[in-house]
Amino acid sequence: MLHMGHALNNTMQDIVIRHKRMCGYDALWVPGTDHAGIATQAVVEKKLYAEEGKTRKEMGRESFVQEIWKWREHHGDAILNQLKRLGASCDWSRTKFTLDPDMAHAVRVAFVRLWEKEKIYRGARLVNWDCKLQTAVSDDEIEYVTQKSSIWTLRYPVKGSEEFLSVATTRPETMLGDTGVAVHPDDERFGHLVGKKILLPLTDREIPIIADESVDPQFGTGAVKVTPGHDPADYERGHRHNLPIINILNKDGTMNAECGRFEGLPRDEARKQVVAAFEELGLFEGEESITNNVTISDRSKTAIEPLVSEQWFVKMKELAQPAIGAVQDGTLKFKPERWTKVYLDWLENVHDWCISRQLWWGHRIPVWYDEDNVPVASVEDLEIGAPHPQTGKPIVRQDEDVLDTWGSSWLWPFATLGWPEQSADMQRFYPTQFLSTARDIIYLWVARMVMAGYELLEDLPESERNPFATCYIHATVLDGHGRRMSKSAGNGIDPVEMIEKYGADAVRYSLMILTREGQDVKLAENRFELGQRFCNKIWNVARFVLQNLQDADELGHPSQATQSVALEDQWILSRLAGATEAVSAALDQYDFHDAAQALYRFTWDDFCDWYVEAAKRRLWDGEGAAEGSPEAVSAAAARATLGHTLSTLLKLLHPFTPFLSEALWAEVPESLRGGEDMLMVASWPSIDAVLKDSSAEAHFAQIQDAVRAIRNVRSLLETPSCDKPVAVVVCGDADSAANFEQHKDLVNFLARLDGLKVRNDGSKPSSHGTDVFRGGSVFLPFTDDTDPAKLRGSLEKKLKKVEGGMRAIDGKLGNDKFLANADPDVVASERERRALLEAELATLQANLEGLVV
RNA sequence: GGGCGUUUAGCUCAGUUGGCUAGAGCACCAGCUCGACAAGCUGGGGGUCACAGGUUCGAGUCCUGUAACGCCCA
Repeated sequence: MLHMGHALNNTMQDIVIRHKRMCGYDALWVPGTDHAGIATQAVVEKKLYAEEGKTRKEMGRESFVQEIWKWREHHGDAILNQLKRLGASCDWSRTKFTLDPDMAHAVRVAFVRLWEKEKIYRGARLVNWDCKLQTAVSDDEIEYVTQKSSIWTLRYPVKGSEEFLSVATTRPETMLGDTGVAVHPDDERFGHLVGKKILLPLTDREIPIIADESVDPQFGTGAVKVTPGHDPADYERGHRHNLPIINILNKDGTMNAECGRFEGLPRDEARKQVVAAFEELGLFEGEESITNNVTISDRSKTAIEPLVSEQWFVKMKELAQPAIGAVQDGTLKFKPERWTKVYLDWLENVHDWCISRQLWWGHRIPVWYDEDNVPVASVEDLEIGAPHPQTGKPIVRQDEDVLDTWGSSWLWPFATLGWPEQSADMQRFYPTQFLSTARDIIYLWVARMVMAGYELLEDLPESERNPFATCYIHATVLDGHGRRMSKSAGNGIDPVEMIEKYGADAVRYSLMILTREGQDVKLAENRFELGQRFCNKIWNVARFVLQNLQDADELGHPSQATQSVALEDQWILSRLAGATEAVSAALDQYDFHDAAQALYRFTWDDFCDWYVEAAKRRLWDGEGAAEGSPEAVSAAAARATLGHTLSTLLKLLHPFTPFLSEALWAEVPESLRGGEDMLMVASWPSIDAVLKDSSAEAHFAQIQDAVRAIRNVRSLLETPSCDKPVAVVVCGDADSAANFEQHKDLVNFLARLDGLKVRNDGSKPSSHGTDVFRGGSVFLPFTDDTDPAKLRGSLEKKLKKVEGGMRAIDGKLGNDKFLANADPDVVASERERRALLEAELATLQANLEGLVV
């Protein structure tokens, strides 16, 4: 089932794919699922037992596997359907499953090649045993949990003396498998005992006392029992000292026949009884509470027992080398970069990979044995009775185990493209550009895919074997309180439910703007309102624009819009060019949050709040105007600009909000779409530097400033919204005065004025409310409701702020060291700022004085 | 034990190489049935940037240390 992490991950991938597709790239996204061996088998096994009371052993391998296939037919594609609802634009015709026949072929070829290069071996090693699922699992499928536990101290009698050697252990029952006791070679307390023997209680064994550097003399009693069959550190110690290995556990975790009277007991019970037996013998020294880490299985969440068993392993050290090289030479980049270290640390300390699982659901290991147990790996099935290719003796059986699921997923980047054949798809699409995934899969999947690429694609030059150029490690989605979302805690948010409630685009957009480059995100359900509001805003503004574009023939080509003389047109086109640039740059660098942010600001602030509002004036004025009249021409320019801006905006939005933008695109007049009927495959907007106009931006910004100031004064004066007063704008310089003189109508419209008087001579009207902006101040007449005290308060507050700013700047400019050391540009800009603030300050003071009516 | 991340407004978060009076959304206060949108519009209040040192003319930003929370590895 899809969870929020998937929704986040797949939204990013889809944004990349949609963006690149629009940019004209051959964008391929292969969807698919893996067979999740352990999890799936466990689910079906449980279900069959619950519903029909059948165990898999009763059913037999073949019919049990058939049952899993049946289950998969019902559930297997659920996640893909959910991805479709999210809007994922995969190539669905290529959907792959890791057990598909072509994948199975690739898995066998890979296995046989590794076998032939002797990079796969079989042997009895200490592995992590999941007693519940009764299979080995790899080192990467276990986790540690801290828990309260005890440490028991047991006394072992030394043979041929009255002495005892005390050992401390957290797992007393494992003493039944002890084959030695170790002390540190420099530990004077025990030096005389090294070489002697222990009479191991509860058994009839004599075990040696050995000296080993790995023992920590500070820990416990300074002497440790050595159980090579059930502890990784002891396994190493046993190996160094040639101690025998005794396995004391059955596959289900109960004690086996080696344990004498404890045989058949579960581990917990055996623990209690062993301790009790020591007490009876007077060999029990004490129990102490401690907290320690226990190893549990990722899958079953039950305690892992290390035990020795025959398994298949991949030699990892050599495979790791090129994967390390890939990040060192920059062929592979992580984003955020810090994950590089995590990846490298794992590869540099990698252990051999246990790839066999004692399951039935998965790729059965392609190894057959003859009657002497001589194995052979083969891509094609070997028939029972057929001669062994090497020995010539009859084949008697195939290996019973299946491969770790990652043993097929690690081939994903090329097996899905037809490998091992030299396919056209391999030529066309490999190596790929982008992989996005969760951080906990860096070892399990990412590193292994890289290793597989380098190891198996020998027909490619080395520089083309790395499977993806960028590995994006996405954020972890937490709940509103910062806890991990999990099924067991019941705090997860179902993406499909959110899609139904808020819409897929809103979910996508919210996730993108809330998540900044892999930074964990706290996600309460109502956070999706952000995206919902944004989508709603887009819908509404598009409706407004499209209504005004009814007469499509009349629309000028976008290029004509650039000829417009209206300031607001020049301004919005310049802003649009800036937004296009920002969004394109952000997407090229996979900075999804930045792109989403730029879109939000442009759409809402620039386009909706200012441009559309400003354009209304000319649209209304143009209504019913004679053809060719200045009003009609101006209205046409406004329409052309609205149309061009909207259509470009829809393109920019498309990767984020594909459903909404596509639906609106269908309503855009033909002349604007330029023959591009589907937005999904339309061209990405080019960055039009010609449209950038810093002068228009500066002039419009000043008008925005003044309009805001007027609105503020209106509010302070409590001017009713239906009133249209005449305002006075007093400018500090000629350029500003010219700006307002030229765009009076615009200011009047935006600020709801009946007229604007522009003054440039410093004179100020009395009985007026006032506010300053960059370059001057605005004045509005008092109303009946005006409270001069409120006005004064507002001005004083602003004055304080400006004074504070002045002080800060004067501090800098009065400091010789600042003048000497700071960048000259910085000094210059500080001087400039000071001049502005000074003017503002003077204006404020004068206005305050003038307030005394 | 080692590594990494986070700590900025009541909440959730932005804040490029140190340099405009530290920003946004939500929430809050006041006003608005103004011909796209009340899921809206307009205006406003609100922050000793976790803490302590240091470097610097200048630190939210760099360095050292501390604390809290979280993740990963052993």
